[in-house]
Amino acid sequence: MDLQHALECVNLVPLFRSLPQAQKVEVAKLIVQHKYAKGTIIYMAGDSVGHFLILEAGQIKISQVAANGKEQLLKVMQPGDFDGESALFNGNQRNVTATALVDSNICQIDQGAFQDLLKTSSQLAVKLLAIMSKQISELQEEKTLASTTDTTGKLAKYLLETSAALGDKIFKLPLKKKDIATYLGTTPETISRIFKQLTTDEIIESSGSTVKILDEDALTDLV
Amino acid sequence: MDLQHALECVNLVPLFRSLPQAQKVEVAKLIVQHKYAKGTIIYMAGDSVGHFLILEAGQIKISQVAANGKEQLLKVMQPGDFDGESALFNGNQRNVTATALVDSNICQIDQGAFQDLLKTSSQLAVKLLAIMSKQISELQEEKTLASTTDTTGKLAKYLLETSAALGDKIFKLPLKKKDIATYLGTTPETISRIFKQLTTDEIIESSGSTVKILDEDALTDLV
DNA sequence: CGATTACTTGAAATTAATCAATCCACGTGG
DNA sequence: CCACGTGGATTGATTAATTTCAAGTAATCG
Repeated sequence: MDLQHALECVNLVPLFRSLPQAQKVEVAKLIVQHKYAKGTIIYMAGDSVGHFLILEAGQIKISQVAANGKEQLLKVMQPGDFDGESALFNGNQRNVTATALVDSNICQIDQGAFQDLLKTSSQLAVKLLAIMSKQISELQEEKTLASTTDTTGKLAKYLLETSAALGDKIFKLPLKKKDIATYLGTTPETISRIFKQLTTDEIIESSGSTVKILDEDALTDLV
Repeated sequence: MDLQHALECVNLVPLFRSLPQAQKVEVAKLIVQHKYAKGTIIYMAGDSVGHFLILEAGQIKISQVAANGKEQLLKVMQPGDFDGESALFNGNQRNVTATALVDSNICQIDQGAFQDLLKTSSQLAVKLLAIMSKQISELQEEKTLASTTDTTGKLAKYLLETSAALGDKIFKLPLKKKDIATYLGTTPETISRIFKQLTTDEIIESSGSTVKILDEDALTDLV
């Protein structure tokens, strides 16, 4: 394993970034890297994942099959995101499925090794707690938003977030519109109509999967 | 402070329950107890809370004022629940408000002391991480549900959860129906109509704030 | 190039919010 | 002890938003 490359992965993750250099190297030594081609299933519901997973490059779709048999998209991991649950629940089976949306690189750390690391470094543990705590309040907020705002607001928020995550006002949608629809709990038809409306309102421009945000403030007001 | 009483609080919280006795005593020594009368505001949005808060007895309403000026109920803390965020975000202002719904007892631990505790006890930190990780997946699921299912499904889930939390198929609603409405992101009128429908369908019986679940399976099917 | 899948558009049907009027329960003060 | 007032709950009628159904068009992949 290429230690230099592993260190890049360590530096990518906010969780590890504030660690002293020596400790980063310790972490890097534990990392095993994997590449997954577009479309590959990384783990499935029912698997017990024994690794702490960090997405180095690419995009990973986390989804679940709902009671009605439809696929429910839960989230899309971006580079730097990690899957903490897989590292913290010993032996428990996952109830979600992870699929590589595009060619992706993953850094993984063995569960036991990661837990040992946490025991050694209280700084790391506290940092991880802070990140997870933040995730909790974000999810809390998103949950509220999901039941409060209308579909236009949800799509507006999605576009703003995606733009922010990709760091550009012009971007390609990482998901097919029908997937955005299930992600936002609506239908492709509604998404299509809202895109049309936002375009005629000159808030966005869009052709195919390319979107350009023209009026960020207007979009923010819709949330 | 009554150490014995503090120990009861420690034993109440799943987070601390698996600690060795000696360490429980250490935790108990850090606890300061407070009583809040029904209706008291424990902290408000804008406050910076410097304590790790554990609800020993009573119920605490966590709410937020939405952009439209309406109060949005985020959750109701039950005995044994804790507010981790208040302990992990140094100095940051809270954006939610906590109100005692009924007379409540709270055990609090100073933020610094709690963080020191985490640094000392990796066991505690890992345990806390596991709990928060579980909360994250639950919230993830709730968020999905919020945008997927119809209002009947949301109320069905709420009733099932409340019944489970209170450990009885016959129970008194801990919230006013109008609060249940904002919690579920709907209106009192809709809640009223669904209660009526569930009653005529003989899935529940209800009078005033008392609810009896007659057909749990039917209720589950609605989710 | 053909077939499958995604996207768009329109019309009808459904769900829930809003508006408006009572009804009911409870606590207060007379 | 009772009348009154207030806030909560219910009910009906109306309106708005979104889903569903149906059809057709565009894009993609082998």
